[in-house]
Amino acid sequence: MTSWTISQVAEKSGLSAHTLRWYERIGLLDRVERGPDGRRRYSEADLEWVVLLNNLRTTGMRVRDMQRYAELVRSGGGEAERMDLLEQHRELVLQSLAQQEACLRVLDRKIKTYRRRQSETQAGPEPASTEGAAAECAPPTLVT
Amino acid sequence: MTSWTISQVAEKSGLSAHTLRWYERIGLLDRVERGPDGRRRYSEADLEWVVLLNNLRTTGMRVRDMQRYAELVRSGGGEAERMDLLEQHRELVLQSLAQQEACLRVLDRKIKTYRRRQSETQAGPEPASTEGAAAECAPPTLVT
DNA sequence: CATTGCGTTAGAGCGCGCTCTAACACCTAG
DNA sequence: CTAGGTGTTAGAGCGCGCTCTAACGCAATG
Repeated sequence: MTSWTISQVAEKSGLSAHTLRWYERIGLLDRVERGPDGRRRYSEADLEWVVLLNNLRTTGMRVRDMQRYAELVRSGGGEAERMDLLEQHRELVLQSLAQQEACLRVLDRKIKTYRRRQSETQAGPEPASTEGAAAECAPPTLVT
Repeated sequence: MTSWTISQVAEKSGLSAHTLRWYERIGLLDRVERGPDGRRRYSEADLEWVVLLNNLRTTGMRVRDMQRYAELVRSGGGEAERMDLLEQHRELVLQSLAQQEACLRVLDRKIKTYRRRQSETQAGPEPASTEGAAAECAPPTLVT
């Protein structure tokens, strides 16, 4: 088997068949080859490309930027430019990951604080419900 | 200064004034106190809550879920439930981070491969432009 | 033969999270 | 007294990324 149906590619890539067709329509994929019955037959290369697209999306690249990238690939040249695009994206992903990790740490602190208070409360009377005040935590964008 | 204007809170939290008003409208914040001129005066607690909201959003919590959380806080009780919600969210964030990191590693590999090929090309003739095939990389959802 | 299932197309629709607008109110500076 | 800046409200609008629909084709099955 050297080519795949759309539902096979959907399953393998995690994208829906709808999305695969849509990606093709908007130029993220070159026109995929059709069989004699008019149905798409994805090549191995198509599949790999789809998987790459999914990687880019999963890391938050915009569809518009994937289109630019696809356009560069399609036009054959501009390898350096393509790599710049990828590396630029890489930087953004790193930033975004760092940001999320920072926020996660803050949430962790909050959960811990809460759990601690909860066990104290278990041994004592009402915790005076000083809630609404809620978040004694470090900011993502820096507070005060 | 024990209270803040909307633009101050906007700057400190990273959310726009528009968004702050909208968050209040949809119940993510309790009604913020107004000064004699009808303008919002955010308390320290308000600010901290806004910052928490921003943390939750940054880590990808849906507005709908933040509303549920806010509702729990508003109703005073349900601390355990609240913590469950946070811990559940924590798990999702961890998953999402792992996924993104995996995709990032794949991109890194691709960039490296590309750069290697590029330097080879520099020393040799045309690289036979076997492109379009593009992505020889591991899948996010597992391939084949 | 009719049904079932999978595919095709172009285009409409949707959920999300803002973001902007219009019309108005107030305060301060020049 | 005007003009500018900052705020208020309710509601409309928007960009994104799908996701679904309608109408149809084709092949295999009972």
